[in-house]
Amino acid sequence: MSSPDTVLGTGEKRKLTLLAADLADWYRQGGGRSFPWREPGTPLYQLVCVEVLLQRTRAETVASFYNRFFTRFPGWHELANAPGEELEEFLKPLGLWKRRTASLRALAAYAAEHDGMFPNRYEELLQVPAVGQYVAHAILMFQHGGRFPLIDVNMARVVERFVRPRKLADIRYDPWLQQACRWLVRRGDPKVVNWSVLDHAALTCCARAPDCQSCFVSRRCAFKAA
DNA sequence: AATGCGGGGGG
DNA sequence: CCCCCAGCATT
Repeated sequence: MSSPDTVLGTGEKRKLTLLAADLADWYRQGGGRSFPWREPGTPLYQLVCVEVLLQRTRAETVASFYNRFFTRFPGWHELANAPGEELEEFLKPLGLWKRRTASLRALAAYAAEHDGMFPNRYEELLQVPAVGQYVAHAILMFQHGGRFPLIDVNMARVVERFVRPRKLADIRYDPWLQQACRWLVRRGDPKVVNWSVLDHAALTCCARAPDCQSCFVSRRCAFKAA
């Protein structure tokens, strides 16, 4: 007998299915944001690096940094062979530069050993340095075309406001939130659904001052701003 | 479950 | 000023 707090209910599934469909439509009609790494044909190398650059960092900031970074470090090989000090200097304007330097160097070392490929099993991916749940899901989606949710603070906020808040402090360990996010990407193009949720979170369902007045799904949303 | 990492944007 | 940002490793 499972607690209702930890199990995704039928009504909740219906809400999420409709939300995902609406957000994906909105995105396909051009409602979302545009970033260089979303262009078709972006190499996995760039996609993985960008996920590290995006951690706790605004996507617009990373976008303005994108060309400079990949001009200097065009591939895993250049990144792996770059002097650590130069990489640190490069990353300083982004913040978290010490940590990011270690993460990128570890990833580059791994990629060099594995011909630029990453495991296609979640448990195996978690053993790769600098890869947590979020990056593992990103790799499963981008490299292996898997149907996985990019569960970050944005997706968590959208889902929690739209349906209900999670119980546990850590996003990664709340069973209900995990189920809800997986359900969200159950249908449709995983990339489109994920990006649409992230963009909705950034443009309308903001952390500080959500713009519920102009939100086109606010009618079905459980969250009501003051 | 709580902290450290970190510079920059925005209310 | 303080809050927040496509997290992860460590404790």
